[in-house]
Amino acid sequence: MVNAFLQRLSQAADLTDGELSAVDELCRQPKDIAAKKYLSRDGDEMVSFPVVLSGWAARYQILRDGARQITRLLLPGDAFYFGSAPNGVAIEEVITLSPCKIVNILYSDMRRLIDRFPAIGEAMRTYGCMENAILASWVVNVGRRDALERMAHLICESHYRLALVDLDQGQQIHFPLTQDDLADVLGLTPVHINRKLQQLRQDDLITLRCKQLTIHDLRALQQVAGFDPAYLTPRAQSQPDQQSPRAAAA
Amino acid sequence: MVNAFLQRLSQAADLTDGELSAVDELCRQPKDIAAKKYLSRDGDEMVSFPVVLSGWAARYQILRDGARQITRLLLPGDAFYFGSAPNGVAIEEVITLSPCKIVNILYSDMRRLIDRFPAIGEAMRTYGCMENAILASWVVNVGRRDALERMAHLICESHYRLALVDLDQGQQIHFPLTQDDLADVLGLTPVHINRKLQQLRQDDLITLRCKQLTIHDLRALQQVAGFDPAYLTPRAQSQPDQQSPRAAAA
DNA sequence: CGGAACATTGACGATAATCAAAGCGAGTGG
DNA sequence: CCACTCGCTTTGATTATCGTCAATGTTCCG
Repeated sequence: MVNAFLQRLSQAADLTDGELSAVDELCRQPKDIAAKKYLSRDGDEMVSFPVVLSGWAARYQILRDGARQITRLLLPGDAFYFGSAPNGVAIEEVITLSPCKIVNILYSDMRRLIDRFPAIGEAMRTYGCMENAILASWVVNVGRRDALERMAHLICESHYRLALVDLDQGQQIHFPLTQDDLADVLGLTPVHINRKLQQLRQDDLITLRCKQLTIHDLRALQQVAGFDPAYLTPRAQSQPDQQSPRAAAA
Repeated sequence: MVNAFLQRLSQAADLTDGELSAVDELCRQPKDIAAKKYLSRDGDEMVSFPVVLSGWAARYQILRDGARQITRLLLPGDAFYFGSAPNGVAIEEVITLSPCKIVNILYSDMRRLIDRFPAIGEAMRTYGCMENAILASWVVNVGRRDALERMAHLICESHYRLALVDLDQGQQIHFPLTQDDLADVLGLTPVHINRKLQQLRQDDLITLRCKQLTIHDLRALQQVAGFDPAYLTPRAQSQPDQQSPRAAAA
């Protein structure tokens, strides 16, 4: 599981238990703005390397006019080191979308680990690639799909990512996003989200109530979304024939 | 310059000149689809690690209906390892937008280099962070800005990135994107691009002719775009006061 | 009970897409 | 040297997706 940075990390933690300082586990309430704590820095050594253990969080940016765009969903197993603020100036903030457990590791410790175990460095690079792939797919989603397709695609992606990390919960997943959150993920307005959600419901593709999302017809949903999980699948599979249908028109 | 992966790489190449096999330098014509060559793989060892030396290229995806979305602009100094196709199945393709020089390095060689010089591994991670930051900013751009702001923002970003790597060419840069390309970067239609370009011209912000882009009033353009270069600036600057104005509304 | 956050509905408006045609410039070939 | 084509740009008219505004409903919680 490339995705499960968590796994690799906990392995590492097992190996060098006494060595990881500041592995404080936090339980945070929804809508808690965690950015200040996790992305601040006082001197290089204090840069921390947080990993989500459970719950959903998100990175976002706020524009001048107050508009918000969520740039990344942080699901269990996801790491969010200062990725988007290389100089420590946090353009992006982090917010929890459900109660979260977050492990916090000093980046200096990470670096020591990497020196000791090159495989961890490799894992970090690979994980970074997957983040890239997801971000690129979001650009495609927001740039070239209409509202219904976007929603469907996000649901497929979330479902798939959760299945990669968690035990497979079948077609029912915890989906804590409000319609406002969805709007800010997909670059739409809450009102429009509402209408398109209804459409998905009417077409009997999903049920979404009380933050529980049930996918009734995964294949149909993927069809609507034009979803191809290739960008999420861990590498080194190398099944040359199994590529899902992907049109390459001019 | 974190951005200039090129620099670090050429340093490395200097250090271990005889060691880098397959450093073939290629000159490619515009609209050349380079993906097949660079992103294919036959066994893990053949994965290559291309770096753009000069010219512009782009990564993109094609949707079912034939729509294209460009997910990344590859400017001089940019590396595009198989970042978005961890399993070798290329969802994304690469196309050159102007004549390009591209260096091609075997990933196995990179790995050897990293083992020898941990700083290179660190540089790769940092570089990956910057790619992430750019992708996130594209999500914001396409998700929450209108057409005019998007155009302005893309121009500011390109200008800034080029200034980081190349010598500062002042306010005139080579800008090889056609209006169709721009449309596929910004998630709009070519017709709309055309109209908004005219607006930028009428407002005396830019001139764009014969693939030469001149920025007449950079500050005004950044104002239109809501552009804040913080996400592009190399880290470890740590100027606590110099953060450009950034509104954090609720 | 009252309030807050979230969901839903309707009417209207605006930004951007679509369709279609014409202009322009550069390179090609007769 | 001049048609001719091809890729790119420009323009106009029309459509529609999505946004805006505003109000009402609902659920949950103190």
